[in-house]
Amino acid sequence: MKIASWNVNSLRVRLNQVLDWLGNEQPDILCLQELKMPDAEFPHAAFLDNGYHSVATGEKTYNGVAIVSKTPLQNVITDLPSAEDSQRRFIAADYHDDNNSEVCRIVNVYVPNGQALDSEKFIYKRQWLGTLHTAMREYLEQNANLVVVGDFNIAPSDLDVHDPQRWRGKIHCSDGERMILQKLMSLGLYDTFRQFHLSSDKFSWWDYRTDGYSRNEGLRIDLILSSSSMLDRARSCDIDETPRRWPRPSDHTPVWAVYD
DNA sequence: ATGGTTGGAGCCCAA
Repeated sequence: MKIASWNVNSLRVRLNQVLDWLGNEQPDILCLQELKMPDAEFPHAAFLDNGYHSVATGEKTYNGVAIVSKTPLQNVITDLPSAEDSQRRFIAADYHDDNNSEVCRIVNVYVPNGQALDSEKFIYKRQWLGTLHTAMREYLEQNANLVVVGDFNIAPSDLDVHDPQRWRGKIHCSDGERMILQKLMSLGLYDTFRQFHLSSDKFSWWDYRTDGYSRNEGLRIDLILSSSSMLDRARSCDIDETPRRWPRPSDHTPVWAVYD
């Protein structure tokens, strides 16, 4: 099973890139963030034409998450449990293989950016991650086979930052955010990329504004977290920079993991 | 260098 995650920064703009990437890479599951479109506009038919089922929760202009999958997804949840949140940032579903055997539960998140440590949006980011923590503790009790993917808007360590000095204490890299992520992972969710690349400094996001990609000035903020039982079955995990070099790219590039 | 670009909205906001 191959699962991938990609913040596309507008699915309307990036749909053909997504379909091309699906055709090339053939993941079983692709989780998307920042759709920036209401549900009525989600291109379910285009995905079906390319061999993929899809579930989505979106809104106009901002946010929005979806899971596309070669087999139909089951038990779809589009709200973070016990949260009152109009922002579309959470979608979860059960993945079954071709034999309709249940494989695992997939959670796809678009964690709030947070803007700056002294902003209202940072308070929202902390609260949102607190709610996610509670929900994932419950999910792990219900199903040991859990994969949580998405744009976390947190670089787990300095190894995930092109210039740690420049980013010290800044949004995405602060000690507070890293502690919250560490606490989430201490439930038993492991950074799958890091398991296979102990010291490589690859990134998943590069700022448009500074043309960061041309100098590889990036952050690794798009993560695939595997529960213990899923980590046992993980065989590889990597970041595919190819779409970041395509014309008119998203500022993020896909990350993927393969499981037995 | 405290900038810059991109996407979506609609005469700015979010990232």
